[in-house]
Amino acid sequence: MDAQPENQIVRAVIDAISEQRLPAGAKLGEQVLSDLFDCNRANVRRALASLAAQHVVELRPNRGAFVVAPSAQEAREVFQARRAIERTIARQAIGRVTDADIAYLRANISAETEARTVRDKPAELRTSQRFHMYLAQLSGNRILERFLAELTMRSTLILGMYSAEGHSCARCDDHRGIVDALIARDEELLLRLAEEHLRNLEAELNFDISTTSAGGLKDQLLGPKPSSDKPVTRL
Amino acid sequence: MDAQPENQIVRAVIDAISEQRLPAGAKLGEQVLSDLFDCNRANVRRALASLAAQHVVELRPNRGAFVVAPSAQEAREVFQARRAIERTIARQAIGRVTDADIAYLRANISAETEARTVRDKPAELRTSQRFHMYLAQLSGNRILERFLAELTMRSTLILGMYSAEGHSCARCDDHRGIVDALIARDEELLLRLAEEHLRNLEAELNFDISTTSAGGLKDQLLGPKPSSDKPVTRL
DNA sequence: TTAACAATTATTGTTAACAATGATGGCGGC
DNA sequence: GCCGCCATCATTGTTAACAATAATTGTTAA
Repeated sequence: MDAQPENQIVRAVIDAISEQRLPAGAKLGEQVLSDLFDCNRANVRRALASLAAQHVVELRPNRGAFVVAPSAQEAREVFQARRAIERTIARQAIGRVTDADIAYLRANISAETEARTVRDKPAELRTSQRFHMYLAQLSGNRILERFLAELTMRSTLILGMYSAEGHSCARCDDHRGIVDALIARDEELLLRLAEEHLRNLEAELNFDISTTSAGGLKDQLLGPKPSSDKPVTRL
Repeated sequence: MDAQPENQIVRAVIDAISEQRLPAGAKLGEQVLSDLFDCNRANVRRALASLAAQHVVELRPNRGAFVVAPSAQEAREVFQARRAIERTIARQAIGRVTDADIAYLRANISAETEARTVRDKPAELRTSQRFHMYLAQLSGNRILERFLAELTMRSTLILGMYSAEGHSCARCDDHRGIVDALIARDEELLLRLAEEHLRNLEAELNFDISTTSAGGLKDQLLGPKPSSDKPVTRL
């Protein structure tokens, strides 16, 4: 599709953060990236500039690029922004959702529960995010979709920093209720559940802890294994 | 403050679009920019990568960077996104606005009307945008503030493409009502007025016309003259 | 043993030259 | 006179070498 190394890097970094392989504060060295993706440093620098523009990484002069480490305040702002955006997305979705969409969402919820029982954290994060992003796609507003993509990625980063281990960040039950409200076309209920769901997520945060470790960049970026996963093609 | 040429370029382009000096479709040549801002092409390319990441310009391979030209559909999405975001901003603003803020907003509205009577289009656009961005600042949510900055800029671009000449895109009367509702701390009224205001703006669009001219990049980017203007320091 | 200093190493930042691609304009043929 | 083709030009893309800065390591002395 888009085989340009620049976009490859951008996507890989975002995906890695979305699956908590790349933690907050991790350094993205130019040499390492150009080796990993087999391209020259110019492309790496452009990719890092893109990521910096989206506030995914922070560019410290003469130091390099580091994954951002959102503060507690920023975390609250992220969830507030999500409530604002997902509210509109949910409203739009009511008028556009089809039976096929419902089927997809249900299947995705099954995948969520499955991933949680198997203790596959990356799959859990991925499917949970996919639930939200599928609704965003459904809304038909690509701008809100893009904003939400940034926010969900940052949410995962925040959860990685401030969530106590063992907490189920997936919240499949909430998702189930949301789908039910969607089927019923019950706007009032849907908006209430969507907001509650986000508040539940936020409530799981614990700002006393804050981990900013870093490790083997290669495994973090490329991932241990793709772990068979269906694409997000809206059928 | 941030004298790095990269950010200088980014800011200049965004400002130029916000004042309709740079129209949709305008080409941003690397040589021209590196001459204008007295830096090497590497910095220019990084700036363009940043702008592309924010969907301000489109990067066509082997062709260069062009200011995006939003379609009618995208225009609708922009205003829907604004309604979603400015709604939350307005609600937050109610609990945080001070008398000094009210004074600033009123002064800004005066500047708007002044600019409109004098037919100073750039000043009109600038002050109108500043009204919305000041409220965004007031909300205390820097993420929503950043999103809205992108959206207001794009709105100006859209107005430049699809608005019939002579229409007052400022809508100072709407702004006045919004400030009054803010003072009264009347949330319901405020949200209604804010939404109406955005719908009024959107209603002024005419998708039959679409201008994508281009001209002297230097004057467009650096501007004919700063045209004395107070900074947005929240006092 | 520790702390400060110095030399080394690694990494980022800058620059210039070269290659490749698309645009432009003139030329000849139809 | 108009259309297509080819050469020229301008612009973007790539690469490598070099400079500057920060991090690291080793050394030495208190």
